Amino acid sequence: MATVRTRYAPSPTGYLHIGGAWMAFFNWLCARSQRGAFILRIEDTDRSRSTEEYERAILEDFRWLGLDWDEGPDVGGPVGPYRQTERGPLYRRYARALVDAGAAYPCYCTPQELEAEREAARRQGRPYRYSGRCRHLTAADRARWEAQGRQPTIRLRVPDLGGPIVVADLIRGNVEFDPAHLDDAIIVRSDGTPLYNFANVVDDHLMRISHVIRGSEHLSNTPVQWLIYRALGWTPPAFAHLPVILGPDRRKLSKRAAATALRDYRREGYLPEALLNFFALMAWHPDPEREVYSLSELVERFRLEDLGRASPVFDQAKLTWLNGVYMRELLQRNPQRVVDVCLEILQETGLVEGERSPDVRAYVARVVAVLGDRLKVGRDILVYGDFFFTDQVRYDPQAVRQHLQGPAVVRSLSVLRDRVAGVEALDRATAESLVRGVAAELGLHSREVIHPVRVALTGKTVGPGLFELMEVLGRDRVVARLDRAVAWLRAPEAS
RNA sequence: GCCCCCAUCGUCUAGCCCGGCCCAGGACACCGGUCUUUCAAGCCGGUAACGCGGGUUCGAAUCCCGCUGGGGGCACCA
Repeated sequence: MATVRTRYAPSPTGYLHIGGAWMAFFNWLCARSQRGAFILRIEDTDRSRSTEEYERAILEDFRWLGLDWDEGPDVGGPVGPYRQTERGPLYRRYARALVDAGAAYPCYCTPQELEAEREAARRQGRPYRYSGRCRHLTAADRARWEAQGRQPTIRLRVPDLGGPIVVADLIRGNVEFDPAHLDDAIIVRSDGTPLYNFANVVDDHLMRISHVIRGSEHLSNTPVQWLIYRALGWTPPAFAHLPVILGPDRRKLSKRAAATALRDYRREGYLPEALLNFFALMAWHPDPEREVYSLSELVERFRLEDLGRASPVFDQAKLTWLNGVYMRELLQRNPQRVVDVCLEILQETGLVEGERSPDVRAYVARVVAVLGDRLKVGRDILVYGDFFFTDQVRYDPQAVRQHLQGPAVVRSLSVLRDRVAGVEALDRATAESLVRGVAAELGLHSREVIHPVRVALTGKTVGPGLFELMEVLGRDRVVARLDRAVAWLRAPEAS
């Protein structure tokens, strides 16, 4: 049995896109489920947009996600190099073979001339097609152009096949294309660098890729590639064109409609394992009665044929829910991971500065423990617990209106302040008896004290249990914040 | 405009290939209830879909045709 080899071939023109990560994941799953190889190839032939920095970032994003590769630009491999800009000689060799065989030809039209043709077509409202001017140039014609100093591109000559091109797609079946609709595509730029359709075919073949799993936006490229395989006498790999992930606006996921870079999700405090699990729920669903799977289960259950054809809409609410499932489980099994995720966010927002000392970690761990199930994504530590990390508590106006109104409030806060100041240490049991004691004393229902105190201490109406939160804050900070709240209530403008 | 793809609850999907077990199952979201000092989580319950029109058939979400709708592609980008 031939070895399964899949690849993901990002072009380093930006950070790893969420859709790209999803696509790469299915390639990875396909390889891992068949004990095959997963290859990373950098498609950087567009020199004007590619950067080394993005290449590094993409590799880093993959590492964070937890997808490993067997061959790639950093680790090398038997069929390298794995960066297209380093494969120039290979492309030149096969381009020449194509030209020699008459399957391709040099084209001397300039970008400006082609653009003018396109523009003319647009004006006349007819579809643009290459004029074919250079299709039948004689040696003399060529010499004349060359003498003028024109550097030719190389175009694929679409042959007369006398029938449709049939692309056998593993998830879409046979898709037919009429070659009459195909243009002689440029496969090599005038500067000698290859274009996507060509480099892709050469690389996939030379790298012995068995399954090309990619987005359906490439489906219409496939007949051109198919012609190149044919002209070179190569057997095309198996194709599987997955649907494209749509944004909430039902268009191809774009920056405008949602966060698109994988690292945006990392920055929000999503977990890689939750993301991968979520990926498996788009255009797939191993078991419709279940949502949560371990990675190894996904590898075990993966079957290319089970993938769907319809474009899924990226549902961030469901991702967040799933992340919450993982966070809760992690809280039990490995709370330090949750601490790490939260620390990353706290440091980025400047609420925690400097080294991640054991003390800092211990403190964050206490906060995390107290926040518990409220942490669905790392960023929730800010939503529910920013006050643990700053004394600059901002009172939510809504909360003030609801709970800091009326004369009883100042009184209960003041009384509580003195009681708290009087204790040795403020553990949660002490906090509770103090708060309830004050309520009873003043003839108030306990919630009539609890709510104002919460707002005074945290600025919010939402968050962890009051007594636990007081314990973490500690006596001195509680006293200081009660003081500040009382002062502010007496003269709101001053503060 | 041309080419190609797709079509089940608001969203992700199961069922479709091999018609009856489906007056369509699960999950997220939403709504209600419960627990409770708030929120979150949990638990219980609810609303909600086979795009439309023709066939075929005793019977169609499932097969066929048309329509409509949505998406992708039409670069010296990938």
